[in-house]
Amino acid sequence: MATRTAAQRRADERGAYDAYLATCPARQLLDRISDKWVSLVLNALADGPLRYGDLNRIIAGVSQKMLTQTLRALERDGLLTRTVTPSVPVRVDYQLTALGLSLLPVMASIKSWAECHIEQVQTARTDYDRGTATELPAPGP
Amino acid sequence: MATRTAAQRRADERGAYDAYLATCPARQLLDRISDKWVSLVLNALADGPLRYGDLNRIIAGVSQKMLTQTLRALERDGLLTRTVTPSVPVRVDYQLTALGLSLLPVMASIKSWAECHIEQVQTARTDYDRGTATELPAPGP
DNA sequence: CAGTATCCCTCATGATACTG
DNA sequence: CAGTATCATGAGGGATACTG
Repeated sequence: MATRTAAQRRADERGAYDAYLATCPARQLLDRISDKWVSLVLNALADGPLRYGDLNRIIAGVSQKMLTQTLRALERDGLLTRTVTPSVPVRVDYQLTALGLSLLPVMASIKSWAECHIEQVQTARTDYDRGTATELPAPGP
Repeated sequence: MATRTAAQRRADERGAYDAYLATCPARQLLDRISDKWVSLVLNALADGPLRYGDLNRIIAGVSQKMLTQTLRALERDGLLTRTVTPSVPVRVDYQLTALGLSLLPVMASIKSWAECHIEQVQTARTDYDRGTATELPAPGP
């Protein structure tokens, strides 16, 4: 019998690919910014620092868990700073770093493409969903 | 009693936000391109059309299911075309449309930022993971 | 105020098997 | 060759309750 099934082969290929992707800079960035809450947080902080509660209100539907998790991830990546003021009650401010700010133009370019072309995409979707009927002669009953 | 609990309030806010996000062009685009296989497919097709089997080989770890699903989604969005040649055996070619091609520069800008700054991000991560020890005087035993 | 801890549940992904 | 169909799983995300 074969020492290696097709399934095993594929699994190996997947492993190698995953390893490659894990170290791919573009992949890492995409994984970060494509997170729903990340983009919203970056946007909210674009105009200046905000407190935890502010973010919680501005980003309407976010749960505490996801907000905290998102902020921690961004802090870890050096995209924002977390400043604790040990008053009573405690106050915590979040602010974009230079690195975080440098990301905003990238987000803007994404937004720009989207706003210019999303209509074409939506039209394409509608056409596609209407079925391939357009390229077929109407089938008779 | 309150006609609306805090939980209900939050749920409503979430609903409204979700609805907003669902129609936000930038969000839609991010959701598309951030998909692991989508970016790989777009990249693979950047240099010209390829057959299903080619894509399956080039994008090493992809399963048939995910490849087909990805290609269908991109076709639906008008980002690529699917051309069936009814020979025996059948032959199917995938090719980026003008719309799909116009997306490549956006991907490039993402890649560019990542390659320029990912090192800073990784340094930040290492520092963060080392603990906040750097900003605290070494705690004595 | 700004979190942490816990449970729960859905949905996306992948492996496998079958087909025109 | 180029898919479709079906099933299993596991990670992500939300609701809820508790705390310094």
